[in-house]
Amino acid sequence: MAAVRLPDGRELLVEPGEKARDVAEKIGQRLARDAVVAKLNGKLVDLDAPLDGGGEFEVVTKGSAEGLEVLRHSTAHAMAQAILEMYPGSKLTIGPPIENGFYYDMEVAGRITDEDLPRIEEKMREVVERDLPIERQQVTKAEVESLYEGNQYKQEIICDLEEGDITVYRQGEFFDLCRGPHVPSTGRLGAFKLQNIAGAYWRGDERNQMLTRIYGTAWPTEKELKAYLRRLEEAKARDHRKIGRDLKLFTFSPDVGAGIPLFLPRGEALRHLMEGYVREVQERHGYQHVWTGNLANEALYAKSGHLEHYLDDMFPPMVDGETRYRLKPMNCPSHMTLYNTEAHSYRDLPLRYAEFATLYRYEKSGVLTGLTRVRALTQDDAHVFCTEDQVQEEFGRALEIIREVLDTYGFEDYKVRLSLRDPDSGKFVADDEKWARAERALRDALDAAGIAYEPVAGEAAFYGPKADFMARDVLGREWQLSTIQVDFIQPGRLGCEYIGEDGNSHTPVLLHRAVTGTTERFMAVLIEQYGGAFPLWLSPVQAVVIPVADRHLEYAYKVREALSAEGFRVEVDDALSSMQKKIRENARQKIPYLLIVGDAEAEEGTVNVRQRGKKVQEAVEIEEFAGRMREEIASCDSYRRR
RNA sequence: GCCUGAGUAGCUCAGUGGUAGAGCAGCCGCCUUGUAAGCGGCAGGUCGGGGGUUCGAAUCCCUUCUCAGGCUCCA
Repeated sequence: MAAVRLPDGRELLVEPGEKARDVAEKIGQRLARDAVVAKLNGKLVDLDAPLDGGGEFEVVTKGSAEGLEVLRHSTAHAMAQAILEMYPGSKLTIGPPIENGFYYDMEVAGRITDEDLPRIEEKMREVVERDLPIERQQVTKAEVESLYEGNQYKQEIICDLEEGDITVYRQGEFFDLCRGPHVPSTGRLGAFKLQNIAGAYWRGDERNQMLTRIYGTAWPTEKELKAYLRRLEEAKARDHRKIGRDLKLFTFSPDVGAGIPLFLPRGEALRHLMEGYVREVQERHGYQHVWTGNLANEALYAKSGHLEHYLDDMFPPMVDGETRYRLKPMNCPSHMTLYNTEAHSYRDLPLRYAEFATLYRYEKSGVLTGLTRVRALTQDDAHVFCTEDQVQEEFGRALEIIREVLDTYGFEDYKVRLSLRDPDSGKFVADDEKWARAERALRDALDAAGIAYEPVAGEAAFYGPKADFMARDVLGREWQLSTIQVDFIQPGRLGCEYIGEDGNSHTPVLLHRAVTGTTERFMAVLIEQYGGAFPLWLSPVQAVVIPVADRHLEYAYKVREALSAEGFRVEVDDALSSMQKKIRENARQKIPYLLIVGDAEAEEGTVNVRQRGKKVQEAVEIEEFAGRMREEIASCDSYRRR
């Protein structure tokens, strides 16, 4: 007789024909009730699965990560069943669990709009009430092909499957080609809510048929569902588009153009502070700043390869007689042109050119979002010309800069993606040997720095692989911020050379890197991270002086002058409203310090300090307050800490 | 670009074929205030733009612009 070993080391004998469910019941009634699936020898199986072979056994409940995934997957099936019943003739494609929920892509017979979602949910609840047993069935390729006659999507999936390993899950009339596992019956689903409808191309390829995708979320209990929905609501309050408007940082206007952010004074101040900080760090690390304008001759991009590989992302040309100009989509060709204005010796290398340049990229209209995806973007870009031997050191230097800056901003939640080429795509310059060298250089440098990364094919730049630092926005979307790229291709194309120790001419390797990525996107992520409450050194307005009554205005201006003279950004709220209202308004603007001044303060030469988020009042002499601010700034700016 | 929605005053939003509304912001007065909205008045709109249906359109239809969410987390 076989035996299973439980996580606590206990062993249980398994009678022939006994199922996972039976063992769960032997372990405990309550566990059996909470079980959704089981794990046998590390593999998830249905509760109906026989345990004849025995092995490592574990019961998986809804509460666990794996159990939740199963729950969500099964909820997707219930939704598919509901939709098939309501829209007969619809064709199923795929419906996986995802973070926090699930989706299902299908070709719907008819049209589903947002208003239909509650009705579909209703039907799903019906499916749950029927408590249909969910059964796994092993089928042959021929059988499943005939089940899906007329469904070209499933046929395509079936094509790639191995005979002998094909299963179909059934619940009542409904069936779906599926690897499983699933909860034992539709009555075992938890709380769910359908969220939104979206179009999705079959297999994500825009040349394919557009399918209807419905997103939903699912949780073990109603309480957890509610909590999740509340978290979503709270995230919306931190959305940089909302805060950007409320704090008067930036705006957009169709009169100017989609994807072109317009910065108001406070937003510009923020940009300036962000860029100034990176500039300081870069200069300390031996980078030199250059400026190469906004337009360039198209011929330059023909040489660099952009015209061939990056055309779709460039704005159409401006034609001036024989010359065609392009808005600059990248700085590299311009920086290489700068490099070429002089002859270089190996002694000059590495040469590091940095530029805060606004670039223009023709993003497809549908992908523009707030400041995270724009058409006018300011990169904190730099290009390091070096010898192949210097790549690792320069990579390490770039990494150090990036880590220092992310650390200053208190960023911890990011991951590193190694963006590689997809050899089957025509997007990338073809030169296997150079790609291999570039990739090796990147991997070596990442390993040397002890950085964990995840390789992703197809995300590279057309001229080389990249290490990208990815962060998430409040809605959970991932965005690329910092990047370091190794380029063995462009310098040769643009004729960059240096004379080596051997007296011969060589082609330098080009390192492309950006610290915050783009000012716009990084600002978006910063706004969301801080919820608009920027640290003092980064606040566009650091303090607002609020007079108790009009007769204190004169003193309020004196306070401002005194603090401005010390380099602080201070304003006086001299509107015609009450002091209470000014406190409210400026608190909503997330101003770090409100300085209330009335008779007592004017007499004693003090300010009454109200710190953001706190209600304590404290009279402090102006000079002492300035000193406190200086101290606070020094403590939250890692650069000054050094 | 494509799918599904949305677009009404500076902002947040009501208004489902019959005289365009509210709150906040703005402007003008009054109040001169001690830690998150003082009081009163006034003004503000080509209902995103264009076209159509209708006696009559913010409302229905077409078109266009902009915005939001999504477009392999793979049975």
